[in-house]
Amino acid sequence: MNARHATALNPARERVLDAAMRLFTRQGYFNTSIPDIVRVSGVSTGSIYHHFGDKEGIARALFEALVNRMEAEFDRIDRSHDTAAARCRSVIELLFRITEDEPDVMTYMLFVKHREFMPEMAPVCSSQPFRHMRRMVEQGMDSGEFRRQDPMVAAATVFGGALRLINLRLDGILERPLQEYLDEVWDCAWRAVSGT
Amino acid sequence: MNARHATALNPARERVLDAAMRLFTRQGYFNTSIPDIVRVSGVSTGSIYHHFGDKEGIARALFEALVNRMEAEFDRIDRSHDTAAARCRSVIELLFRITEDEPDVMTYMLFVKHREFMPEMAPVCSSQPFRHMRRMVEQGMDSGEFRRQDPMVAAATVFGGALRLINLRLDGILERPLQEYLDEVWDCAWRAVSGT
DNA sequence: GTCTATATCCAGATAGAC
DNA sequence: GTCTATCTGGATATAGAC
Repeated sequence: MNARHATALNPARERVLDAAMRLFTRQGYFNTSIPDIVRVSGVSTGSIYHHFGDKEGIARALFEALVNRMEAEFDRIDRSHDTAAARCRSVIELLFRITEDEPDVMTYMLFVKHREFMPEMAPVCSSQPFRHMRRMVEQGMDSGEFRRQDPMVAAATVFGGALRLINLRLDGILERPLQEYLDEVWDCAWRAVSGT
Repeated sequence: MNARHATALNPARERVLDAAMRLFTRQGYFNTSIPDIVRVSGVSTGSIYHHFGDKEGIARALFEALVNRMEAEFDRIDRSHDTAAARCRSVIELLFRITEDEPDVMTYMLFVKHREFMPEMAPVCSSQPFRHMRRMVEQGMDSGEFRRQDPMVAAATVFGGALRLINLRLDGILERPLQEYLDEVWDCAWRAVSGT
């Protein structure tokens, strides 16, 4: 986790977000009470409400922070590769690495049902990072690297296998680190969508 | 939904399970109160507790019923096809059909975070139907229909794309019914794993 | 087996001193 | 900005008549 990170710059806000991520992903949002967050973060009820307004505000701030971080990393990937295939593969590599190093981050991004406690929020699948991934695949079809087909099917195919593996890993079904599966899963994706 | 089904045989148990599935999948388990279930099912608090013991008992009974149903359908698929490829494709077709006809069923099976409210439960990915799907893929490798590779990667590849599409459809991102994507998504899966 | 009425608890949120 | 003390509502669950 980024515990060191949060301890370094001590401010209450960061400590609350750090505690909340841990608790929300491990016990679930609704099983986590404000008193829980007070205990784990060491920040008082009053301060928490001062910073975030209400419990949902914590969840929102956390989500926003993680989406921004993801988006920044995807932009870097865009800039450091010049084929769609290399970008897509690099995204999978990134997701695998985050899953291994910061499982809570990946859990909160992918597998928490945000809309249950943030009703106004759009589904995760339509968040910026996910749209970005779909755009990468479309560019691959435009450039001829990937064969033409329905864009949604193409994106689901390119990333679907990797996302399943992440799911399995976070659920404790896969014992070995995801990186060991990278070549194989990318090979499958490539066979499925590469230009004829 | 199987509203007709539940209305036909009226007993309280069925009406509660039906209401609970609707409410749990649409608002989430924790946003659903017993009074909510009383209102929607028309069954009283006392009866509900008599039948299910506690709120979690409703969720458990529901999950068990759906897993059993799934498993029965998978068995039928096993019996009515003689190649692994045909079975896997048929599973995807089934999942697509259920998603379209009874979205709550699919949501409750795949995307509800059961462990948040049923702590002792194993992850869904290790439930009978999921294991069954993985076994189908392994048999395909044994028979030579699918090329040999890591079984988990193979299973994630065969079903990952379809499961992504189901996710997108349930989130309202895909406008067209899943059946229209069946041929295309299966083509992708087949290219990815078919024997060299 | 089904119902109504009710007990108990603890969550989210606020007040107001420092 | 941070804290402690406190309010209030509504949730789960029970009691006990029918």
